[in-house]
Amino acid sequence: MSTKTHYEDLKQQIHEHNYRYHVLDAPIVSDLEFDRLLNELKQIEAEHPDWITADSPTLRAGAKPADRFIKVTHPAPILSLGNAFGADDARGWFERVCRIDDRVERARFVVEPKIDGLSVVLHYHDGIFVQGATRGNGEIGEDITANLRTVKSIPLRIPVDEKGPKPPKVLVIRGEAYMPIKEFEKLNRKRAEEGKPTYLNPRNTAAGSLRMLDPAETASRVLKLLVYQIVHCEGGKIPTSQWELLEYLKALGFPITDIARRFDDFEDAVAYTESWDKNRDELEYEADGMVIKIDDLNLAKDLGFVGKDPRGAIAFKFPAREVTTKLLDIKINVGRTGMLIPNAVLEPVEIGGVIVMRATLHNFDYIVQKDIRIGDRVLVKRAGEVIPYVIGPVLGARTGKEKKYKLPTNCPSCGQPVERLDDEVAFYCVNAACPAQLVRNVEHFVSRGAMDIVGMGTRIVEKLIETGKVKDIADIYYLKRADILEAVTKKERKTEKEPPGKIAENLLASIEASKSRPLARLVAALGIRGAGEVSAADLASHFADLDVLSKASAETLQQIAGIGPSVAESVAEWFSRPVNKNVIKKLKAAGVWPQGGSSANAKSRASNALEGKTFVITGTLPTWSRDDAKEFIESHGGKVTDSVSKKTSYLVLGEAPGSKYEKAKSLGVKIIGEEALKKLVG
DNA sequence: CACCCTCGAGTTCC
DNA sequence: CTCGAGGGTG
Repeated sequence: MSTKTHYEDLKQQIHEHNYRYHVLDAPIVSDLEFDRLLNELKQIEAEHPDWITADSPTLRAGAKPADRFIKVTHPAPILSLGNAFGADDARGWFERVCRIDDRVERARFVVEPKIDGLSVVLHYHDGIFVQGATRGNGEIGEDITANLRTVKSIPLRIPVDEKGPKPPKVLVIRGEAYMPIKEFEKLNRKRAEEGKPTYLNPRNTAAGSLRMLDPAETASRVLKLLVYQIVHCEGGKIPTSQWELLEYLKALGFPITDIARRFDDFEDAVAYTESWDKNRDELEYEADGMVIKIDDLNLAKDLGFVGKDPRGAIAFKFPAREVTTKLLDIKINVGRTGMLIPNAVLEPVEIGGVIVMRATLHNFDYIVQKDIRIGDRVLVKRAGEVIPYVIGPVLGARTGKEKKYKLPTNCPSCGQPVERLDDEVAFYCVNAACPAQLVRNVEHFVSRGAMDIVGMGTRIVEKLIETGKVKDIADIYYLKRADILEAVTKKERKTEKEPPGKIAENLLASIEASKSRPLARLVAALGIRGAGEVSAADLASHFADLDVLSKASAETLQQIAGIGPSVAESVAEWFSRPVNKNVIKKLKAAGVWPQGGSSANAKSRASNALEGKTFVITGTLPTWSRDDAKEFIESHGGKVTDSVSKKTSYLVLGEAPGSKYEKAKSLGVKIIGEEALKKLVG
């Protein structure tokens, strides 16, 4: 075999392996073997540079950087689609097109995903990929051929399989380039680690990646592509139905979506579309909707246009999960530790079915890093579909009127100067008498994980503090019926169902009941910085009561496993303060005096079946609450933590899990349900 | 010292 | 759920 024939053969082999790997997702050779073939090809090309053609796989690595992108005119307009919001809107479209042409009533429909990516136009001459462009304004785009060559799922030569159909002389197709969500997250994690600014979303990142002047940079990003339309064709015949067109493109070796379906009935198409609204998380890309197309392309063409949108298809949009809105103001919340947290006040906007007006900004560095300014249009997302947060400003929407945010110098509640500890991100109000802190402190004290005093919500706490009946947490145990009645009648009540007297009685009863909480709970309830639920339990198991604990030095405390220098210092410092000493005295006098020590803390174990195993619970379990499951696991010697890691033994999976499920899958953590958990014990 | 894991703190809406 | 920091380990 001559070297030239061998070279061509090698090229074909690489194209096929590449196709199997990136398009079919079913490789037949190892990565190592593939690299060997590619290296051999490179060597031959080094000796015979004149043999290299536009379809050489070696060109995927990225060519020389360009100065700018050249404008190209598309052979036919690259159109956008009309939108439908919801099923009724889609039915409205169907009825309208039926009235224009009664053939639509008997038409078939193809449903495909609408990927939130970047539209690209690919040109093939005699089966060779010769040019790729952005959509641009629909008529003129930019030539990004070198960058698109680095996208592995774009075939450089068609048909990829020699047995495939012979393509027309000139074939121009349209597809959507995107960055898989996983890759986007990976990239952002890496950038965050390197201290670089993170990207807003996969769409922007994909667009940015394809418009980078250095193709080698683009090559380092994982981008994918799905094709769905033939824009232009010369010297050949192409299918006249969308369904067959997809099949045809697939046969040529192009990546096409695997969730497209054809329906005889429009209602079935709508139902299928709606099913993906619920399941969109299963897709590896962001989908902003589904496209419903009339299968018969000639019929679709005959229907013409409304404005610039062709009538033959409609984009069925999912409710947005990511939305832009105006940042009206930045307010500051004071936490119980005095920590100041910036909070975005937003122009009300709907995200995933709820109206969002507030969103956390995490910390002040976040505002500076992302250069978020008051008056900016900002991108807002509900994290894990629940908690809204500001991803960043939309820089293109700046008018110049936005105001830079000034870091706070004084506490918004008490006006005292704020402090920022060395190397710490957070700002603190260090005023021990700060009223906002007291409210938060009391709230924490009565919360479920702490003393668990039911019937003491924010409003009552605020009123009790306002009326001066509660000046510290110990005052709770000195409250009289009249004090509570006063607070209850002062606060605006939403429901008039329960008489104030009854509320007061219930509250007094739950205050009384809280006196029997174990020492660990009481220590956690005190709200010492660094001593949360877990550390408090560690401390409680080593000391008989608060008196003994309060006398322990930082050095002694550090001996306890899990307690380091910083927490030890913080605990010792808390107990040394006269105000706190007084609180302890008052608690003791009121009879809030649980006993600790190792024996008191060691709960009776049902078994040791789960000894040494770590569990993470996510989602809603069928019969147990999270606390039930936690108690069950702990009573059998197991440990429950909050975040999935390599050390996690089992993920206990419930209904509607969050990101933990994904993480557990990627780390290969065993996943079980409530039933399986019970069976583990036997 | 660099890494991984764990813990704490604060958070939105219904 | 998120981020930051503390604690422990190789």
